Amino acid sequence: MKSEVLAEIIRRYDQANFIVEKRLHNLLKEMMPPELTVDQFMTLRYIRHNKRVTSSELSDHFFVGRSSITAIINRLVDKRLIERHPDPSDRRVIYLALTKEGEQLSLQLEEEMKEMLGRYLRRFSEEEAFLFIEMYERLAEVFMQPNEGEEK
Amino acid sequence: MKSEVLAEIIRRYDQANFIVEKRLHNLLKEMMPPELTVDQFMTLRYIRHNKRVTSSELSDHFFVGRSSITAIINRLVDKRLIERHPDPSDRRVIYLALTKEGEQLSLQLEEEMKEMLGRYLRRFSEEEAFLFIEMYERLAEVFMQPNEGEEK
DNA sequence: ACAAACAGTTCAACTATCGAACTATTTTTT
DNA sequence: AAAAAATAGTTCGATAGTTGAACTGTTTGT
Repeated sequence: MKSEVLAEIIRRYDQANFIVEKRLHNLLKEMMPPELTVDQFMTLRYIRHNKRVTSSELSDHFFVGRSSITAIINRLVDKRLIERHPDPSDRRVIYLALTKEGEQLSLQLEEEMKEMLGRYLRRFSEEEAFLFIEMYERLAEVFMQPNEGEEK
Repeated sequence: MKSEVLAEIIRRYDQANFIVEKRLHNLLKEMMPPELTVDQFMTLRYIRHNKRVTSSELSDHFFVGRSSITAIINRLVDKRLIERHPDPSDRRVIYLALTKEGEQLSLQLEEEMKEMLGRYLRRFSEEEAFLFIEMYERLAEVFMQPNEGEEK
């Protein structure tokens, strides 16, 4: 790929990405009830979909340090949306689980999020959408690979 | 589009988006010199590309309140990367401009960012890349349009 | 002229983040 | 089996970013 072409792609990608990223976060923020932030919702959501979740797992998934996770967890525990369950067989690990309220809130917000995204995404045709998603998934894969000095 | 299809698209979109968003931010963060955050870099970058920038303009562009912008600007002024230039013809407005150091730092980081993104994006073919970008731009457009039952 | 609108700042409160130091447990090594 | 290293998680102090309300000063509109 020629360097000028690459430069154009980067510029346009970057512009579109900025808009989508910012706008999506804002749409999500507007959707949140006053007591919940987007990050907190994302945490609830992850726990809901992945049983026997630990702090370290969250730390890996969200690419942040463990002390950040402790802080988020503390806020969610204070709001009685999640609980800590120590593992009896390895007393270093603490499993995180949604409370009934957390489960319900997360479920409800996820539904709303789906509806909201749906209202936007349905402006694409099915074929377009799948094509786009497949490429986006490839991009995500590429970004997850370690970045050595590869060329070509 | 059928509702189940929509649900699948949303799930996959959301998953890919999460990875790309987080990972990109982290890659960018690693690229920053110790005295600069990603948000600060983005601000420098915007000012570099848009002459006669004001706080309100930044506020609109980044979708954040004006007091957040004041805080960011203050930090950048403290670091001598930007300067405030009051408009003599309307003394309410203050134009923001890069200092020589700010200009140089921003330029250099933008080059590095391009290289970094390039190393990832060049794993796509030219045709794929353009197709993807075009769809991504459409998505950005769609997200910028007011949703039904929304203001402005 | 005077009220309304506008540009920007200040302030207090909060969330998120980091990194280093710390506690408490395994697990590994010697 | 005792000592050392690794692991899971927390605490603490610092900083960035954000919000919203109150505020200053300036311009505009009626």
